[in-house]
Amino acid sequence: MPQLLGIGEVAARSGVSVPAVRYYETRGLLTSARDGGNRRRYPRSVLRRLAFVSAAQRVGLSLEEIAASLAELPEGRTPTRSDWTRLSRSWRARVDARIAELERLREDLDGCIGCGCLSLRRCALYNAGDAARAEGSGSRWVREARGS
Amino acid sequence: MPQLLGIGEVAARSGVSVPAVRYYETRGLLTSARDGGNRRRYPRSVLRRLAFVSAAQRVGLSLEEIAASLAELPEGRTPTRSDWTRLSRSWRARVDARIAELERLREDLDGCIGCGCLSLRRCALYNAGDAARAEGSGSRWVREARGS
DNA sequence: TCACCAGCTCAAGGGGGCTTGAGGTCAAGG
DNA sequence: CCTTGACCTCAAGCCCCCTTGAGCTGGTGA
Repeated sequence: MPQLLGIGEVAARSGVSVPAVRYYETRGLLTSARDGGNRRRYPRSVLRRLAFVSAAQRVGLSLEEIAASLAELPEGRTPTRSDWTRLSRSWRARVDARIAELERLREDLDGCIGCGCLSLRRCALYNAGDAARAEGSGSRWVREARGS
Repeated sequence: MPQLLGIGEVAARSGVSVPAVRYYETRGLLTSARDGGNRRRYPRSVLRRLAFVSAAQRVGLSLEEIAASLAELPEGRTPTRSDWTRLSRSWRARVDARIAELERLREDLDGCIGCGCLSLRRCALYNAGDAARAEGSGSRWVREARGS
């Protein structure tokens, strides 16, 4: 007996609002069974899915990307250890990438402090943003940022 | 002779669109002088401001927060080294915080891989999101995330 | 029996961050 | 002189991510 949850309880426990939970369903992040009175019933694993969604948003992923990621989990059965392991690992890579990006940014910022930003030609932060000049150079994180 | 830039050149060099530059002005992130024909004229330092804006957005700050941050820079004169140093340092703290947050997340994720997420009671990611249970416990990054 | 409250659906609204479009103004070049 | 192109000012529209509201249903307890 899997002990199904109502949407209210799901919302309370996940910290996601009731309408948001329904919205996620329309966006394909979640599915639900219905009881006799047409009310949504969720297995406890939905809490894990929602925790995953919230965390992924925090990392900057769109709901669509998150949905794609979650689509790798089986809807029909309870995810196994290896299901989650695969997902967690792939996601960890994204977290790592994001951290690396921020660290690069931090380095630029340090360089910026160092140069005092008085010399335009030497300022990493400035040059990173100067598309007309940085074309073909090494520092182009701003453009990459806009593309992703 | 500061060699002023037109909005088109500013846009091309900063990688920010022309309307976006104007929009930033309405949001108080930028100011501009006008020439005889009422066209905006920018000092070169606007490129630094825009690079800063793009970078700050990347870190997840809203335009309002960025505006508040930039408000500490002098509008009238060219920012001095210490102006930028102060700003960069305060911002670096935010970057550090964001990195720390992601690292915490990564640890949770590692724990999640370790436990295989089969035991709900032991899963860090799950418990972090379970508001009803985590109340008063140590792991509440999800709620903090939503509040900020 | 009846009130209540949790849910349901569908439609509209709202904030953030721009983009797009309409219509008008210079300044320069052929 | 007339076109072209860079700018200008609104105003409206868009995408994302939800929130809010209206109107209806169904199980539950006094």
